[in-house]
Amino acid sequence: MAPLLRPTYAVIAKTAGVSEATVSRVLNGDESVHPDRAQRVREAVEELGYKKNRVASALASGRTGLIAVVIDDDLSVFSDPFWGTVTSGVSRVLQENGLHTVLMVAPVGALDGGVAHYLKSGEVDGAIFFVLHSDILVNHLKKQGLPLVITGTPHSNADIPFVDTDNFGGAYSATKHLMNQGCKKVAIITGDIGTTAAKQRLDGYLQAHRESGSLPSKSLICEGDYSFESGKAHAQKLLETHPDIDGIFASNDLMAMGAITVLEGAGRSVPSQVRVVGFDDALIAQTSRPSLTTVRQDVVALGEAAGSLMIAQLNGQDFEPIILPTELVIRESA
Amino acid sequence: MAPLLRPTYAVIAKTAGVSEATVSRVLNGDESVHPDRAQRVREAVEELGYKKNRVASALASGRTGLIAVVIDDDLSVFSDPFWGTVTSGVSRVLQENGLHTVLMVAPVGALDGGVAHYLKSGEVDGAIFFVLHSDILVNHLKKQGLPLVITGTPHSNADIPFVDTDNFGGAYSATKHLMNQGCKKVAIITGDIGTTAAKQRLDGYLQAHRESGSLPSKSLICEGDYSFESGKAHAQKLLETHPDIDGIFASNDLMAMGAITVLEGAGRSVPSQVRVVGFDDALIAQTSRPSLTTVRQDVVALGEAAGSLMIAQLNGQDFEPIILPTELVIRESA
DNA sequence: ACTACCCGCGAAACCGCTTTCACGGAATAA
DNA sequence: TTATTCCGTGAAAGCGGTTTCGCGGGTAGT
Repeated sequence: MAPLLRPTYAVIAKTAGVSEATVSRVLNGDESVHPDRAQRVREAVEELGYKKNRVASALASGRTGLIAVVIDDDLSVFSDPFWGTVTSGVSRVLQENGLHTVLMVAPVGALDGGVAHYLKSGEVDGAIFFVLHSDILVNHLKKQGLPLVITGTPHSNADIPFVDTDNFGGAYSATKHLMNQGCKKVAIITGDIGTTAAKQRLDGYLQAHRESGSLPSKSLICEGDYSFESGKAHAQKLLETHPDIDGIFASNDLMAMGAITVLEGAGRSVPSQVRVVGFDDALIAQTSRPSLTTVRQDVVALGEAAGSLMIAQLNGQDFEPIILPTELVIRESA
Repeated sequence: MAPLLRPTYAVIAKTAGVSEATVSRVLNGDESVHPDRAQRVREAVEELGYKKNRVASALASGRTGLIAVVIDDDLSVFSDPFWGTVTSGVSRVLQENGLHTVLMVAPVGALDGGVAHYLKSGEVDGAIFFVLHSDILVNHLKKQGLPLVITGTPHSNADIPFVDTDNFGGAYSATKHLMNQGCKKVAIITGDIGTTAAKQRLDGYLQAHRESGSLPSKSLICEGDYSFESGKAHAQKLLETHPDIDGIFASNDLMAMGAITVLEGAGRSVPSQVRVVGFDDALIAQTSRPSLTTVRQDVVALGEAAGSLMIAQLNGQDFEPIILPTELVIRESA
């Protein structure tokens, strides 16, 4: 589409009385242009209301100004407000740096899927991944030199820049809090154990036990999948296997809510008989009754960190993984 | 970045023994190429693992293959799972049609903001708007011939293609349901009245009253803003001004939850003393206790509809506004 | 004063694909 | 058979920037 005729370098060059090369230099911050001529160019740009054509620029320079945000999953993940929030954080930081966010919600399959092709085809200057189930594609892209950032911790230890919440620390303090409140038998409902976050939270839970000298029995460790339903199912099971349970740490708020629903349905009061802690500090943690004690992670900051890490890479700056701190928010449930 | 040398038309043309023009024709579905040569080209493409450079293609053709999704607001809106879900629906449809989604989360100010510039600069083939507070920019862009779709109903009646949920109908049936359950005094807590959706839901509420021959008093109409807090605040106020209130229709689930929290805090049981209906059928509607009777809207479908409408426009097909039906989901709260 | 550099700047090639234009030959019309 | 149209096709001109290359003049070195 060619809505309105926009001026090109040719016009700018003519009205400023310089060559197109000089226009390009000025517009790209090349210092070597004489201030006077640079000024003339700027005035021409201003006067003509010139805006650079990013597509032409991209073709010539090889830089598209586009960063892909890849969500490795189907629709269900994105309906989780969590990712929407992260994305908006990313988007804002990129926008401030003159870059744009291309959103790709799709199962990131093998190396030959559509997403893979798109990323490999040089149409984006970098890619930020969410929710990785596997590192193959990422490692492959890294070899090709595409700047990458992973939100969450990668599975392999290939040194790919990533940002993450301190899952371990958050889970540790949540579990510790339950113990400090007097809980003797604290169970965990993990998230999808295929994700590193779920594993780290489990590790935090285990570490807290280790320190207290009492390792939890296997049956207190329930493998959930972050869904409300799995929270319910595992709480149900726990009530049967461990009638004397008095603490549950759920790897996210939704499962915590599910657990509470079941507990109260079974006549156990929360928190007086069973204490429950969640993770995320999602909206529901505040609005539910009893309101949920949970581990807060700063989701917007996570997105912003991912964006910043990408910018740093593109600028060739130094960078290293960013781990964001968590905060235990104590409410009614524990 | 130039990760790996990718073949160009020049290479394809040579190995297939045809001209670049022919390669282009084949790759763009021009029927006028002789089947044999077309076949040769396809084989060469296959053999060389060729992928078209979209940037070069965009420059030459003027079509970028990018559709902007503009969320007219700051971060807070996107943290609402609603928009994340809509976006993923859009994204999927576009992707199926070889287009990509460029996400822009920013206050869409005047005609000269960053977003405005980007959209006007021809770097996207179309734009889909969410949450419009004003139609000025949209009308401006429309004049420039940029294909647009609005998610939600536009304020002005300029014939811009839009998709929306049947807010009126949904609110009407929610209110009617409350009346049918025996409620004599039904209040409404509206959403941000600056949005058309909030207005339409109010209209549905009013229409239900009109039909029953009993117009609600002004003080039963509370102007909220879709937040949990505003739900609480208005419920509080209603309890004071109308102690005998027995029904509340909230314009979204979050406010409904807020209202229920206050009602129960004040010793009114839901639904036996006060019935409450929400709107959206968000996750919390299912997980809360009492679970929420609400008006379900199909959010993913909304996004998909917006995407489809955009595709239709780009293809020059006929299209008209799409209004998606709602469904009253009866749970415990009413 | 003469050669050696350096610097600012314009000419022109180039990025990879699209599209117009015109040509040669086959098909159709006269 | 000759004139006319149609068709498939390639050459080449863009699309609008970026970047290399080299020139001319000024500065510095000896």
